[in-house]
Amino acid sequence: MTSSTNTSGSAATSRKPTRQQVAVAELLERSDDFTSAQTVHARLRDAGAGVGLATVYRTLQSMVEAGTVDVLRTDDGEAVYRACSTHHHHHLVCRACGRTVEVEGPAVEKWADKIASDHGFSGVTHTLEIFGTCADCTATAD
Amino acid sequence: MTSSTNTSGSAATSRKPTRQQVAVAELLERSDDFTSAQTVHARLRDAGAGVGLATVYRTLQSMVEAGTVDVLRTDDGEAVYRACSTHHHHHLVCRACGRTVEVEGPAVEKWADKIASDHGFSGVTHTLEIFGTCADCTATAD
DNA sequence: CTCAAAGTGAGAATGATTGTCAAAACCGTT
DNA sequence: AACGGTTTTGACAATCATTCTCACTTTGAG
Repeated sequence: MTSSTNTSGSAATSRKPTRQQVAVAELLERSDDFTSAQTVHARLRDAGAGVGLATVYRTLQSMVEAGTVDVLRTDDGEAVYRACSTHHHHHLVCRACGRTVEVEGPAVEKWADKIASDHGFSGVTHTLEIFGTCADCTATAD
Repeated sequence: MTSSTNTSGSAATSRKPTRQQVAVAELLERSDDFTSAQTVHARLRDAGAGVGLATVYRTLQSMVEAGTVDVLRTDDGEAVYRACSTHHHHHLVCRACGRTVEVEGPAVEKWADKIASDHGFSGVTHTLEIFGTCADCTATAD
């Protein structure tokens, strides 16, 4: 079951892509929407690949630090994760079904940086999420 | 100390401004920066006005719903609150000292709304916070 | 004054996240 | 292949913000 099938050891940039790390990463790749650590853990368990909860958290954290995954907080404070393209962008999230669209806005980035530097701030970062109800859900809700 | 709107019972829109609700509200008014519920509770206790933790949470929640207070989440998921002007705006927060500056960006609002409607989303809202290190802290950090 | 609804508060309960630490997987060496 | 040393894992305990519970107090109307 734990067959590694690592035929050709592709270009290993990092030290060691662990089996469970791969499991978490792949599950996120497959998910279209933001997923909580708890959910990732549960789904992995269901799928047969038993990955410890602590490991899921650790893996998710390092992925966030590595920039391969985006994280944001739901209204009730739960952290949710999503595999994302590496370039900077923001999210448009459907309040009802959770559907997510990646959006970009160079103008916003510049605006934020300018505002910050105007006030003497350095090392500027920002968070921006847009919430709404998507067309499908608006129709269904009727 | 809690004297304020006790002039004449005229047009009382809300039901009853309770003593502890006033305490929480005034403490927030006095605070320049975002404050956690736990901190509000502790400060209130220190100040002699014993207000139950549960009540602090309840009060804070209703203030958020009423729109008289803004809430955002710190990186570790703690909710922090701040009394704010009622019109829509965003925050520039110093990562080191917590100093907060309210900023506006009509362009950003429009951009967010447009992006959302372009994708068929309705009932659009957004969250935007800018983080950085303020000039004072940059100097001190040396 | 009397009743009932609303608000309060102390502590229990919840639930996500983090810490702990022994066992397991991994790696380069011998 | 076996050997040390290091890293990762995982079951479980610990933490901590937030919510729930429920008896008690306050408030307002009649």
